[in-house]
Amino acid sequence: MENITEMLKGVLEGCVLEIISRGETYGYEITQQLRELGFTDVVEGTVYTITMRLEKNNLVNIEKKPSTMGPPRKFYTLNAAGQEHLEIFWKKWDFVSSKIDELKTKIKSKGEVI
Amino acid sequence: MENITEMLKGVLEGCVLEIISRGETYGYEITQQLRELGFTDVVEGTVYTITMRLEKNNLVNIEKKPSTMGPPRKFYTLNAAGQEHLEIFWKKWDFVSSKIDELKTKIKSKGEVI
DNA sequence: GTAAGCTATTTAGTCATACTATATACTAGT
DNA sequence: ACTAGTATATAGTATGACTAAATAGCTTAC
Repeated sequence: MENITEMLKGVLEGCVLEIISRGETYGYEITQQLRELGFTDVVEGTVYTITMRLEKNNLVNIEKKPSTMGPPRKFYTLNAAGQEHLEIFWKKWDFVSSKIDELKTKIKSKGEVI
Repeated sequence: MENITEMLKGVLEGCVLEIISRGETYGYEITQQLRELGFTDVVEGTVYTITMRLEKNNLVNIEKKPSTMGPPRKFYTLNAAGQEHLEIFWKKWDFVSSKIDELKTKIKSKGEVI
């Protein structure tokens, strides 16, 4: 699926939060998981800006650990604020996606034949 | 639901296209329909920028008609390109929303107990 | 030993899109 | 006159994902 960039705005951060909530992980791995999910065009730089924002907003704890596969990794875990943020994200997602699906499938009104 | 702005980026235009596809309508009425849908904070200016973009991209036909309720209305209908654009939008939406729902509900992997 | 390739973080700058806030204008009711 | 509802239009802002690249560590193959 190409050119879904704009549609990912406002949801990619939530996806990253969800991935982190499943257990300690780091930027590069998060990117790979998003790509596996189907968002194949997501690159490291994009995820980096998101994790930086999470750091800045104090939604994550950070621990730097060495890796045998390359340079040290910055591992993220959600803190309480991050957990709360994630729950709010899913509530917003449920709301927005249900409304859009409603629009998509709604019986046409005003006597329109369908 | 407050502060869903960012989540609407990339989908609001599609919603407007869908609303127009159901029959000739104009900016002010589109705004009201979006508000009725549940996107209560959408204002005329926002919809205007979208309809302007639709015009610029030649996705709509335009007809100006007088109104007894106020100034003349600019009625929009979808042309063939607009119809096609709408179909692509729904395909993208189905893809993205299914992937996000998948992430939301996916069984936790890597031996994580759920 | 060095080049290539994967791992991994970081940064600078761009673009698209929804937002705020306001101006304009027409009609109806007080 | 003035307010309120209808209706289009515009200037400027903020957000967030993008491109493109630099830097660095480790492994494998030549």
